[in-house]
Amino acid sequence: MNIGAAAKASGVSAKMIRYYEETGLIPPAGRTAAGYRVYSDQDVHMLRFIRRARDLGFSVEGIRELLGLWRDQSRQSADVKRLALAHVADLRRKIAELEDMASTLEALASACHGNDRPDCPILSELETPCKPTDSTTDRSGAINRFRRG
Amino acid sequence: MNIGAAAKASGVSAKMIRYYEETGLIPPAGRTAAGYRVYSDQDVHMLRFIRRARDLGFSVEGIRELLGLWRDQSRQSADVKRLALAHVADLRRKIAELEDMASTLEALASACHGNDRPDCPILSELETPCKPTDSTTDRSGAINRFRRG
DNA sequence: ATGGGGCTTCCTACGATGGGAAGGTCAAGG
DNA sequence: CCTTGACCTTCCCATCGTAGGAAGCCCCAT
Repeated sequence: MNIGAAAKASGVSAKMIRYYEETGLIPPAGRTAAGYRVYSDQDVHMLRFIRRARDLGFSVEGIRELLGLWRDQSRQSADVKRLALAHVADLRRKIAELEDMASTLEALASACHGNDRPDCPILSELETPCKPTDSTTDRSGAINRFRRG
Repeated sequence: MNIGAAAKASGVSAKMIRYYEETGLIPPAGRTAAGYRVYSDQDVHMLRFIRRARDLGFSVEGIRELLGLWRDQSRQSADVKRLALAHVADLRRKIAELEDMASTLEALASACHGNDRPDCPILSELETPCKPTDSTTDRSGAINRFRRG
């Protein structure tokens, strides 16, 4: 199988297959006399594994570890689980971060009239020096025109 | 104020201030005779605006638009609100994506014994194709090795 | 006047991906 | 046989926001 066929079969682009090879994520493919890379069904299997892990948000480094365990017949499933749960924690951290942004911005937007006048609490908040963050406890008082929704 | 002081006062690194200037997000700073950039309190104000918008996850392009409205005294708050809500929608899309990953992976992890045995449903799932992928419309032929087992 | 810290520009890198150019190869059809 | 077009190869560049570093100039205090 040439790289194009392997790409189609695995869902990993030819570009990325070469990149993975170059960075050592996958072993160098065999070559034809003309220098074409050749792939077996096994290789495509591995590429699909990689593709699937990418879809789950694993970094290439994370996949490197997963592949190591995958190939290791004497692995312990606890190691796989640990890796997976660490990644879940990463994802949840990121989600919380984005959710903070979204809810803050949403609250600001809901306080904005959204009409033809220029005054806008969103811009007002953006130009205030300190972060109002979660101001259920009214500590500083000075810059506190912000309310959570 | 030199760039270092402006950086400290605004929370934007000197590196990034130069970058923002280079890419036209902010106007070129004035210079001393020796070529040092000089910043006013107004400039720091603007930099803090940028910093705050970055904290809310706006891209530099998004900030460019926000800055345009900020500077435009005849802006309409509706435009600001539209921009903000579009960004909220982006954030929520990303959140949903990450949440999908996290919950999928979490379900797999909960099915994993996490012991010293090698068998692991996480790896098993990763090595199976994401979905039956439309095996009804068999276009490419030949390579149809999906769903083993 | 010397030393240390700040400033300048320019180059590099990251992570994962895509785009494209220049040139070699293969298979099919005239 | 030769052309054509699809495929392959390598190499370079771009993204986006941020950071690190080198070489060299500037400013202030000692």
